[in-house]
Amino acid sequence: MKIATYNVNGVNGRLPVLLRWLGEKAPDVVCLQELKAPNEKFPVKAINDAGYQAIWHGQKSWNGVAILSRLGTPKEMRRVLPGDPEDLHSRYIEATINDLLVGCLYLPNGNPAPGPKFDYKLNWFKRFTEHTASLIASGKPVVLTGDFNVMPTELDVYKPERWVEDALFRPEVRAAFKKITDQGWTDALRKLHPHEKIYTFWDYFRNAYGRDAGLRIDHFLLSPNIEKKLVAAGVDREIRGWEKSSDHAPVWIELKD
DNA sequence: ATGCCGTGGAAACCACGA
Repeated sequence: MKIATYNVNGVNGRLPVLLRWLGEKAPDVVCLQELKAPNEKFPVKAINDAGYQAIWHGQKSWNGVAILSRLGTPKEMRRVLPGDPEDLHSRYIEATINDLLVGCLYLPNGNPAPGPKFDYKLNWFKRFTEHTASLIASGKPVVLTGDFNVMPTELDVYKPERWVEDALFRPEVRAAFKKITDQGWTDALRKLHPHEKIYTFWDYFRNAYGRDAGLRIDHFLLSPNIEKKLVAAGVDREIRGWEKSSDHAPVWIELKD
């Protein structure tokens, strides 16, 4: 089973690229972030025609997450992260596909830091950490994937010294990510490629992609009971070079059945 | 060090992203 995550940066503006990528790689399950579209403008017909069933939680202009599957319709478990009824951002959706629980997340960016946006990020992280603990306790097989907006280590940044004050790399944020992996979650890309430079995002400007000035911020976390099923993981980085690309590239893992 | 690019929505600029 191949599972992918892709921050599309606008699902309608990105539709030709998304459909071409789906056609070429045919992942079984896909988590999308930054739909930037309200629920009624999600391109469900085009996605169905491409062979995928979908659930989504949109929002006008910002955020928005979706889970696509060509193994049957995802069974929605929740569409908000618990812990704050006043948080109206569409940043989390969770479904079961066959026996696997898949959580799709778009963690807040948090800049500028310090400030209210950074506080929101840390608070979201705290709520997420409580939820991930409950998922471990449930004993279910779980994959959590999406745009975490965190570079976990210096290996994940093209120039770490430039990012130490940034909300994606500040010590508090790296510690928050580590707190989750310390619960027993496996960072799938790092597990299979412990020393490799791996990026999933390149800025649109300053020729960041051409210079390979990238960041690894899109991640897969595996619950302990499926860690041994991980057989491959990678980044479809060439998609970042396509015309009208997102600033993120798709990231994927393969689990044996 | 920097929103220099890109997206969406409203309005012909602005918010936001990482």
